Amino acid sequence: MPELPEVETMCRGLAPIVGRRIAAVEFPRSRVRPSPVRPGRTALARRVTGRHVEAVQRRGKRVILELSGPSGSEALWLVVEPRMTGLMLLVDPPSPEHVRLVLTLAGPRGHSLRDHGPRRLLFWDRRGLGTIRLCDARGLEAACGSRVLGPDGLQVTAADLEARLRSSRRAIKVALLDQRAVAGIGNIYAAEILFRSRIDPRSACRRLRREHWERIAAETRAVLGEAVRLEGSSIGDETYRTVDARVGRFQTRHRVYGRADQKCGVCGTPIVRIVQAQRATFFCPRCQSRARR
DNA sequence: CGTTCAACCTGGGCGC
DNA sequence: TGCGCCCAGGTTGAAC
Repeated sequence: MPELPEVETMCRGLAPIVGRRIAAVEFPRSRVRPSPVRPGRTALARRVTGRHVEAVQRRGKRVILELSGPSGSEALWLVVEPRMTGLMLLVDPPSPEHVRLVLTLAGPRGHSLRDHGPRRLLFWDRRGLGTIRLCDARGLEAACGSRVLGPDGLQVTAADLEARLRSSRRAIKVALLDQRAVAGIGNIYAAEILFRSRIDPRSACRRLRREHWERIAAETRAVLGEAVRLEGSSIGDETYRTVDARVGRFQTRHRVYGRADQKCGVCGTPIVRIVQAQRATFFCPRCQSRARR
């Protein structure tokens, strides 16, 4: 579920945990993935317990907690990939049985009196496809480095896209989901970006011209930026929420995603749903034209 | 290089 | 009611 805007909203919401100490770690029914730091859950909990949250960052669709070590030891990073249904929560979860990670938080260094910060951080994931990795500096590079993730969607340029996709035979919609090409776009935003760019999602990348790449890059930044300002897209119950369990508001701005058979807001033609690379694609067959170069 | 498929999981919705 | 099927915001690896 969460794409860049949702993950960015999570990260911003986690600002209050920066500086806090991790007093306890539990991994009920979670998937801990192999990484250069490869402890089991027990050892992982032991390595994380007692560290302080130094920073919260986002790379693509990943949440990264930077954990400072005891003096003299190196930093570690907890990398969380929410995948389809994962949520970071500072409040009670929708259901207790789907909580995958519990970080019990204590006050900032040296302060325990009058502690009003968040008492715990939860990773809740109904489907359980999300992943948690503990990484050292090398592992962080392997998990989130430039070999894995392309330029961030909020800053991507036409030159970035053109350099990576110009000669690709893939359909542009499929290519926009490739995190090595551009990091952070998922199924909702790919559809919305291409609608606003007026480009048919089936267009082969190699058929696109400079003007197309300019439009796609500009709309990528605009759509993702607007979605961040509206705190992401919440569709349905027990779906994406902010860390306080509030709903996002960008779903009201969706022009094509999830709107099969409804009239296009621009031309009135029914929105079409097709399948590309095993994923639904929504577009307006009239407003979005096929690039043929 | 690219596409397709299965797999990883849970749960809501729909037709019968 | 119940069953089977399809669907879902993501990613990976194998097969072709």
